[in-house]
Amino acid sequence: MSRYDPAAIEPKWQKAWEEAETFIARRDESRPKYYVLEMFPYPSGRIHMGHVRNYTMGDVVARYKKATGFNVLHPMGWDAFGMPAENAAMERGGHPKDWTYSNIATMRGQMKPLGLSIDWTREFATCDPDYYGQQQAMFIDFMEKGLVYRKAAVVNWDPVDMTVLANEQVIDGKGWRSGAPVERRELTQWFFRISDFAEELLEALDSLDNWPEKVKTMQRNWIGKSRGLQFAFSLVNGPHGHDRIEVYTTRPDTLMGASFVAISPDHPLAKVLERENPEIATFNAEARRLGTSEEEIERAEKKGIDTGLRVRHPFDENWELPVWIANFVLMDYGTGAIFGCPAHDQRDLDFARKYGLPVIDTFVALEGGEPVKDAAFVPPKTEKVRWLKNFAWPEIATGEEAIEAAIRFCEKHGIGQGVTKYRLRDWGISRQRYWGCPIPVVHCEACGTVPEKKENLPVLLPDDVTFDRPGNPLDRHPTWRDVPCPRCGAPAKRETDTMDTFVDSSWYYARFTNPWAKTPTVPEDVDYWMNVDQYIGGIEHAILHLLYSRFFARAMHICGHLPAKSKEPFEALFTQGMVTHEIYMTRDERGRPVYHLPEEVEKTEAGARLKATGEPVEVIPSAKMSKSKKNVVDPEAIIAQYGADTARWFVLSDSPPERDVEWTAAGAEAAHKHLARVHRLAAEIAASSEAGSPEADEELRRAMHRTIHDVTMGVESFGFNAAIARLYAFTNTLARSKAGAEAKREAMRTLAQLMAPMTPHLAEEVWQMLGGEGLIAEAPWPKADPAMLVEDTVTLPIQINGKRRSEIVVPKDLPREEVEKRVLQDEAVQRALQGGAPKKLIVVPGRIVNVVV
RNA sequence: GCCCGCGUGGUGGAAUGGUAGACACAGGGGACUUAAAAUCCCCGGGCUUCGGCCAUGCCGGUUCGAGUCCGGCCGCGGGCACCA
Repeated sequence: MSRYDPAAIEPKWQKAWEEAETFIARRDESRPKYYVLEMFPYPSGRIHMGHVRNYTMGDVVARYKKATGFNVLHPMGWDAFGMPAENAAMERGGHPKDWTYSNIATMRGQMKPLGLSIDWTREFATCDPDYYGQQQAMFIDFMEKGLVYRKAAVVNWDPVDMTVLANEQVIDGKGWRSGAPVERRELTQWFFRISDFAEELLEALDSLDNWPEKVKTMQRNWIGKSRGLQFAFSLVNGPHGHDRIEVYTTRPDTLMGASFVAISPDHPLAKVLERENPEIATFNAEARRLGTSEEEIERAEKKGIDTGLRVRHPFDENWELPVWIANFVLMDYGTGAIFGCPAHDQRDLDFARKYGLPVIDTFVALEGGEPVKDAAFVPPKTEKVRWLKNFAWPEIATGEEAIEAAIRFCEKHGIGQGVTKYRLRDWGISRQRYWGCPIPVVHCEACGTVPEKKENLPVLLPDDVTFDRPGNPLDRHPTWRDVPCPRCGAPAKRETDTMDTFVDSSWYYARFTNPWAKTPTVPEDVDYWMNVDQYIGGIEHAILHLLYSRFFARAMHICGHLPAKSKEPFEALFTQGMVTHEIYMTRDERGRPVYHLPEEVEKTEAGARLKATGEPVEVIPSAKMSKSKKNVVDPEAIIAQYGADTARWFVLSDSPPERDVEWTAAGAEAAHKHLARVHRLAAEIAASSEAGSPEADEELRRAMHRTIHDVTMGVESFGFNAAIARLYAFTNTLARSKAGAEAKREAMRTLAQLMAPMTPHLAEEVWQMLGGEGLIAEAPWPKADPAMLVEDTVTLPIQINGKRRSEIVVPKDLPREEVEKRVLQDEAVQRALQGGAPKKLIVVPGRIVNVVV
């Protein structure tokens, strides 16, 4: 009898699938299609367990759907542009292109042994000129449709390295390499008009029935629709040209509680004032050191400076409010100016207490009604409160009612307008970097910004660049920028900004339907293959990637690259949990963190230390595996030791797919043992000719159909771990069964089929051992016979006052009165009743009985 | 700080508002063996006066019945627009 030998089995069946072209997707209008897509990986260098988990889940769905009769598309590609390639070039020399393609080759080589049912003929990388050339063509289409524009926007500027920094490169307000305090700098940049679609993107969320509610909630909050009042305070003593401050508020009902006006340090008025007033200049400069990230700004200590300017309250000429500059007011949201109502906003209250500004209660709770002290009074807007400063509604009213009344009042008196605003901002896609898709635009002195001619696409990235100094090599390239204007032919300059890599990942799903087309998409292929029926990826992409993709699909539709049905390109979304791991950190001589891979660290009783130097290592609790933190586990060793099926089985079995899983090597051994047991059992059954009793045969068949049912439900609902638990149980049943050889062979073949999506190589092997016809990968999914699922009797637990005390076994369809009778005869019930009658007797048919005494 | 999640034995986890701990891991005991490995079988939430009692992060609520629903805390994780 041969032993389970994955090293022999797995390559054999992978070759068989390849020769049979089992997973090559071909358009076939006569069959229903199913498009399974996992978020494609960034080619960081090695695959990690998160990838294995992600792609195995997708593979289970793809193989299952194929078995149930669908024509499946399951492609793979690479999200290949981005910062790490340039960082690698700066750190180690070499070219981002070589680094990227070599990583792709390595990772493809690591992925192929997993035996994924991927159509590799469709593989592409977003840095392939073929792909980004089509992206440039679409950019030009977007320009024509008015979906693109330029405006000034702030970036993090490193004044020493003279370069733009990503938010992640700003650490405590300093550049990660130079250590210099970061400044905000304005640059003219390219934007997509996603905010024009805010309402549509919000409303359409309701139609995404197969998306997780939490993702839709996050997107709703991100879009941030609000109703409020826009109005202006008139300035009493404004500088020349500034006689008013435009303000937006969602709480106009609290206008009588206003105690100050605060403007952003980036507000035009703040910029005028800083020219005259050194203190204000210092304050603003300090505020701008926070960089551009909202998180940084919100978490910083709330500070302000009194400008000395005063505004008039719109309701009262004689009521003057001070104007402050505050570091927490964002220029990007609303008008960049607010009024503060400390009684009903905690942040405003903290600010008022800090700077001795008045706190004016405008409403109090119906009961109690204490004036505000240290905690702002912020009840839900739907709660009725007692108003002390109502101006257009009754004394007792909800916030909602008061807001609407306040807006109507202000509109009627010409004070302001009710407006709807969205938090969602336009999508800035300019990056001052080399390794990205060049924006296909030429700047001409006579013609302005002119799109490149489509026949000149792709605008290729030049290969002859160096990364020996910071900044964008495209800017300093001697010749690349010099091109004739596509319109007038005069000497002109190319745009040197490249696109945000989120653009690349916003349409790759559509490109997979025909990756080699000479246009971005081909109508017949997108019509047939779109939409993605099941999209699978990390929850960390819940907002940006998914929202951008939803916008991009709409923009592609407007330009004729996608049909109307694809405006929402992902029919169903599943967000898997992350694979987490501890982080190992030391610090360099300047105190900056240095991260280490798990294999570089050894853990002893005295603590963790570096294997190479013995230097103590700080262990930070588990977090998402990320290349920057280096807390990644390499699955290659697991695959080499146990085989791909063990790795696949293990990542699916131990944890529910949507939950995070902390990687641990323990347990892989157990998974392997189980697969070896299945193999051994199959061999025994294949060689057996024992006769069994009809009762044992029947019992095994019932268990088999129950398992088919449960596993099918599990796979359909992403309950992979539960499905695997059922498979464990059925293996135990089968191993102990006294059924005859024929019944066991049938059960074993079925077990192989049910395991095939998870452990496809072993399943093929077992299938072959038991005389299964053809490839199991091509075999139809087993069907549970409903008649075999019905049980004749049920066990009813009996609760007394909600606690389980006993149970009775009754025929399935026993009438309620009869059940009640038998319950009352039960020993435990009689003891509890002590001769009395129950207060209440609840019978949930087929489930439970509760006796209330 | 703001938005969104999650929290169950020693461990990973199971449980349409209906028997809390399925299925595994680790552990304990046994069988087989000269022995070991491998394999197979059995036992494992805590306390108990053996009647029961206490247990799903903590505190309250709704319900005949709450891990599940509601409110408030605590802890952890994800996102916060230039990481992907």
